[in-house]
Amino acid sequence: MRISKSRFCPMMIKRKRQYSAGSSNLTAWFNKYVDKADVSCWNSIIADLARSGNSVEALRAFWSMRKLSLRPNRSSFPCAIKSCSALLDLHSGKQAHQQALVFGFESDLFVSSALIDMYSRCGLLRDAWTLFDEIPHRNVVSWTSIITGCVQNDHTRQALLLFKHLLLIQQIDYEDVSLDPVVLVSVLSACSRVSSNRLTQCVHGLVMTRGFDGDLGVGNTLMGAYSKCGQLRLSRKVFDGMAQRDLVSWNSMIAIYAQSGLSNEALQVFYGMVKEGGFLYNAVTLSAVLLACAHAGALLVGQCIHDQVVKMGLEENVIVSTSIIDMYCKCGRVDMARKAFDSTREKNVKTWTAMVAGYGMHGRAKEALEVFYKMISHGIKPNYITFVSLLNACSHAGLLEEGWYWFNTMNHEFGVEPGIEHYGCMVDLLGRAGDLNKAYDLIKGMAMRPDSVVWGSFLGACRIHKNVKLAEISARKLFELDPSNCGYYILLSNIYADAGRWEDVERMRVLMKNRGLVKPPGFSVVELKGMVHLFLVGDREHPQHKKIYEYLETLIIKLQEVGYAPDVTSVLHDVDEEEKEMTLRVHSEKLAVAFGIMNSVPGTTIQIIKNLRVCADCHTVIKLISKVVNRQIVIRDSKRFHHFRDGLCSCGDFW
DNA sequence: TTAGGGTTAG
Repeated sequence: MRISKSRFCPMMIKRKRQYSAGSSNLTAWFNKYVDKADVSCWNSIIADLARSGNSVEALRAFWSMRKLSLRPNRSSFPCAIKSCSALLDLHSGKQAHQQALVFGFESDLFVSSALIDMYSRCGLLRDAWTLFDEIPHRNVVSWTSIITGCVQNDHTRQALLLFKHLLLIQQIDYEDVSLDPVVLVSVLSACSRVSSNRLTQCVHGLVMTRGFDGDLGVGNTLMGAYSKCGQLRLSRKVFDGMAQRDLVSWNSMIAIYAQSGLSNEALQVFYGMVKEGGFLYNAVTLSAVLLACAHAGALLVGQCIHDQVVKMGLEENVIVSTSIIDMYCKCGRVDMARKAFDSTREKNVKTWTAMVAGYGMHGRAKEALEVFYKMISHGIKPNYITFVSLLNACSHAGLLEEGWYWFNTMNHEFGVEPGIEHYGCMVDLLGRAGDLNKAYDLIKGMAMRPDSVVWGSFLGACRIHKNVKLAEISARKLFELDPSNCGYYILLSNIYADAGRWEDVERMRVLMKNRGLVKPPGFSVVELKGMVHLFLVGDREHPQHKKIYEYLETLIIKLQEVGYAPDVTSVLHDVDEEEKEMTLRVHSEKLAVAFGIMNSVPGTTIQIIKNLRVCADCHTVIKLISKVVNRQIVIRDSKRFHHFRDGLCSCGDFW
């Protein structure tokens, strides 16, 4: 096929629409006719690659064009520079800056704004300032760029000052509505970070008077600003009220829900996006959806998304592949996560950390350490979270020596100073290993004020090792730090009960009642044939409940034949009056397990997600069930995974 | 053409 030069660009635009999802085909097509392309064609492909998030390719195209000795014009630069800032590639950014100087476009308003943006995103706010100062006639875009630059670099005050200055030089006050809404919104995001309520309201009022119909960016920014303030409903309101939405609008809404743990809402928005059509989701959408699947433990949906990722050729995207690894780990399939991990060519700190954390939450600390060593040997520098994950892995498996070693080494060998989370892991590790005094000394020697997580792990350790004195110390701190969390009251009450101090048990019950605290009901979720079944403690709502209880009865009899005796400690010690009926009632995970076995093919794995931690009795029962019915049972509790198989649990009864 | 969307822990 021969294409004349004049027809080339319209053809390309048509192609663009077809390949909006992934641009590898587009570049292949472009490459075929590359010798016919003029500067505007190149600009067009650079802009398209940059817009579709393929910054690496966009930059490559820019430099290819330069190699061909085509003379770039003023529109060649902004997209190339934008790609540098998307990649945080300062080196290329400086090269592009140099090129812009060579061709005399450095004071072009679009080019200089892009450069300001690039420098401030790369953390060089000073260079951004120099550029800004040198612009002879600044427009609203220049101002916006520097203000957002300040916001991104956490110079919020400066951003607000600039905004006020801008208002002054425009000789308008807060009531004037002629100011560009983009500036208003960028300041709104700045305000949302410092929670400067008055100004937030003021700007919000202006945006509202001005209206943002037809201005997608303003609506999208507002959604983000509201979610940062924790105002999810307002984000949704903006989203619902938008006259038109683009890919970013949908992605923002999905991401906001997914990050807030509202997985169902995130998935609903995603389904809406697919259904309403016209929107081809991209890598950003899928990584947000994968996060929702990870939170919800929705393995089946997660697998479908994984298939989509493969179909769209997005496996090489680091963020997407990291999300896939995380999703498989949190949905109970570490080995599948490992498979995805091994087949990922590009890995960053987060990818490695996700795998370390994944092994950790499944109690496979040795493999977590192995991945960690491999990471170091690949020259990847572990970060703060890597060490939280590593220490967490050690604490789940009771690897005291390794944990202690890395806790002491992380600072001088990798320059990561132990933070409160690392202390939390160590207190957990030492405490559970029985060295309560050493754990207490560690807390007392902390550089920062211990938080409820630290005291909470210590209290948990006191329960295991039945130390009433230290338990009281930590409980006192916890009642100050987190008075509305009833878990701590129950824990302390159980410790008193273990020691036979029934008066104190009663005192705890009264205390909880006076403070109006109610224990949240435990529930378990099991996914079968694409349907999600939820069970509450002593559930009688499920249509099959009669059959489930009958089946559970027969199971328990079988278990008693192999030596099971109910562990009533977790029943007797519960402070809640109603909980005393627990002998008659049944914990949700037992119901879910029974239901799962009844309704699935023999030999298949049963997977359950629980909101609280598994109690000792359920742990014993499920271990035995796994042996009696010859099934693998996987439970994700609020902290970690338990893999029950052949009468044993992966946690080695250490949890 | 400025602004706005995604990954790792607890």
